[in-house]
Amino acid sequence: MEFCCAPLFEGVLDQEQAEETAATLAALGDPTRLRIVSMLAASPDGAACGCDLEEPLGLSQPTVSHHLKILRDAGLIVGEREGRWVHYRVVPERIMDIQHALTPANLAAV
Amino acid sequence: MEFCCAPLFEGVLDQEQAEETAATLAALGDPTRLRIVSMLAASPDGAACGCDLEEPLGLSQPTVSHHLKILRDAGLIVGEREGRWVHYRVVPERIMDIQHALTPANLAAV
DNA sequence: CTTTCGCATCGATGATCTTCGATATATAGA
DNA sequence: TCTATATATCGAAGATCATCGATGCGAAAG
Repeated sequence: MEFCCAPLFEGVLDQEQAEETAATLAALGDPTRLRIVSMLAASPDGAACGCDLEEPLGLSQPTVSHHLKILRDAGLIVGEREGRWVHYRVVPERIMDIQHALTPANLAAV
Repeated sequence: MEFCCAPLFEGVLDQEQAEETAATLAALGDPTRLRIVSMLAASPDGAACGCDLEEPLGLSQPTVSHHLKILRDAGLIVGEREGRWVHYRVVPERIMDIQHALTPANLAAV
């Protein structure tokens, strides 16, 4: 995923732009993954390992790993291995990319 | 859907909050629906009827109607009947709700 | 009143997604 | 080396979703 989140309100999106932006939004469009993101952001130092998420989420380890991979593939989180653990943290730039894409440019146009 | 889009970065989302916000994001997390939103916003007067969307999208009328319903249920668009047509338009307040929910509050916290 | 046009709904189909148990990989410690 | 822990991957089951043809509904036009 090279670039992301073409602006929604500056002309009609073509298929490719729509697919890229939709992929990022779809990664966040799941309750479990939203909770994961909020848990990472609320963790000390803004990072947590997968093993800390299983119990509060009430999901199995493979399922948590699956969701972490989807968030990672979308560029919304990054994982850094430290010994046996992988510390995941949110990528705020990516979140802000979405924010910018959703800015209603019509505020100036109208 | 009474309220929407609890802030992602002001504490851990509970299940209900996560489901509400995820439902809104999932409604946008589809290429066809993103294109519909951008087409509505780019239309004259910011509105268009479903019949104007079928050809540029290359999808059948029931499929377009299906996506319009999902966007409508999420509160992201509204439809107003005028004669035989229903004019759909984007609800910018709803888009901004999402923007606010995605604001990284950590900018102040750290 | 009949026809036409735009839209919504129904039912079915194929694809995608979430979830989990089982298993593999990697690292740390004994 | 052997064991324990954290993570990733695989394969399968069940649920959800996107799509379409057929059909019903509402409103305008003839």
